[in-house]
Amino acid sequence: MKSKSPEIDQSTEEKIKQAARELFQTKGFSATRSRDIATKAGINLALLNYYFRSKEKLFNIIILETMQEFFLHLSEMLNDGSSSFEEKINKIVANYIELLTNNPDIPIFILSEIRQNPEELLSKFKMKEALMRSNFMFQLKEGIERKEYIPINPLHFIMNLLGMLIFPFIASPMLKKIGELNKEEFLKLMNERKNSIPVWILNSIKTNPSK
Amino acid sequence: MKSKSPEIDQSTEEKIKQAARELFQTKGFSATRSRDIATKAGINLALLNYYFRSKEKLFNIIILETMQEFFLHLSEMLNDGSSSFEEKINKIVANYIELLTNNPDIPIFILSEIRQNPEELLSKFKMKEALMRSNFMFQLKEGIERKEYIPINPLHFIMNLLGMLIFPFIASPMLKKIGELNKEEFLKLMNERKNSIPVWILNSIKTNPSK
DNA sequence: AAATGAATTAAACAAATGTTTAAAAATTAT
DNA sequence: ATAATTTTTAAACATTTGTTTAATTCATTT
Repeated sequence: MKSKSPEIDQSTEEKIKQAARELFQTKGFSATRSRDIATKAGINLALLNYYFRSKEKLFNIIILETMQEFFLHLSEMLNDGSSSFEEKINKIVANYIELLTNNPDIPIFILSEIRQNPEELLSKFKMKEALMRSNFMFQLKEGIERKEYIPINPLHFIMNLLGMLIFPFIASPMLKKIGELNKEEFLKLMNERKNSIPVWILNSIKTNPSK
Repeated sequence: MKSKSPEIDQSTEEKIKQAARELFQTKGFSATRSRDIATKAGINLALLNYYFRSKEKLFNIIILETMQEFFLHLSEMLNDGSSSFEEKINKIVANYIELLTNNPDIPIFILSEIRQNPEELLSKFKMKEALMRSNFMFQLKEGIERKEYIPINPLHFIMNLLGMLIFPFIASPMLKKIGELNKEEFLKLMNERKNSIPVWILNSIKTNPSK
C-alpha cells in the first residue's frame, strides 16, 4: 500500500512516530496507550494500525531508532585516528552531554527495555566489537603499559565513564531535589561536566600527576 | 478488619507483598498484572484487593518500602562521627555494592518511579538534609579548604560517586554483553569495585597525590 | 468529469484487566 | 458444639485497551 502522496503520508506517519517516541520514551511501552499516541499526534486511532500494523511494531521501530540515534557517531569518535586518548574523552563527553541534555529520557528508556529484552536488542548492535576493539581502548591499554595510567580493567573504566556521563540524567529529578536546582541550574551543572568529567576520569587513573 | 490469626494473616499478606515486590521491581507498575501477582503468590486473585484494596495501593506500599530499604543506614554512614571522609566512602561503597548485588533491579525501579511521580515520592524522603547537611559533606568541604581535594561542587562529587556505584547495575545486561561476562564474572567485577571505587573517586579529586 | 486508489473516520469488537460480589471454607470466640 | 468472624474462592462485572471493519473523504489518474 505505497502511497501516492508521499509528503502528506510521511507527514502523518511522522506525526505518529513523534508522538509515539515522546510517550514511549517517557512512560515506557506498557504505560503508553494507543489512544494517547493518536491524541498526541492529532490523528484518528485507526491510523496507528493503518500505518504500523500494531502498537508493538511501532514500538520496535521507535526503540531501534532511539538506540541508533544514541550510538550514532560513537564508532567514529572511538576510532578517530588523529586524536589522542584524552582528546577522544573530551569529544565523547561533550557529544553525549549535548545529546542527553536534549533527550534526557533516552537512557532509562533504552536501559529499561534492554533489561526486559536483552538478547533481542543487544544482538542488533555489535557494541562489544565497536568498543573493545576500538582505537580508544587500544590507546587506554597503551597508556597503562606506559605506566601513564594505573592498571585498570578497561571495563571498569567504561563503567566509570558511562556512570559519570549518564547517571546524572537518569537521576535528575532526585538530584534537582537534593541540590535545590531548577531546570536551568541543573543544565548549567551538566554543561560544567563537559569540561570536568575528562579531568576527573583522567585524574582517577593517572599514575603520577606530579610531573 | 483486624485479623485474629496474625501469623497466618501475615503469611498470605507477606506472600502477596513478596510476589508484588518481585514483579513491580522487574516489570514496573503498568506491565505487572494483578493476576500475575496472585499466581506468583499462589493465592486467589480477590485476596489482593481483600488485603490491599487495589493494585495501586499495593504498589505504593512496595515502592515506599523499597525506597526505605535503599536509604536504610545511609544517614548513619554519612554521619558516623568516628570515621574519616575516606573511611565513609569505603563503608558506603561496600554497603551499596552488597545491597545492589542482592537487589539489582532496585535502582531502575526507584528512578523510573521518581521520574513519573517526583514530588509525591521525593517529599517523603528528606534526602537533601540527610546528604547536604551530613558530616560526610562537611568533611568533603573541609578537605577542599585544606587544599587536600580540588575545588569541586559537592553535587558533582555525589553524581560521580553514585554514577560509579549504581550505573553498572542499571546497565548490567549491556555490560555483560560488552565484556562477554556471565553472571559470576559480572559479580566478581562488582566485588572488585568495593575496593576500587574509593581509590578512583579519591584520585579524581586529590590535589597532590605525590606525597 | 468520472473512476480509481489512498487516507481518514466513526463505530464496533474482542480480549485483557482491575475490581466486586456472594457464597463457601476455615478459624476463633462463646 | 454452636455462633460469629475472618479468610478464601469462583464467578461475574465494568472498564480499558489494542485492533478491525466498513463507510466516507480526499487526492490522483485517465
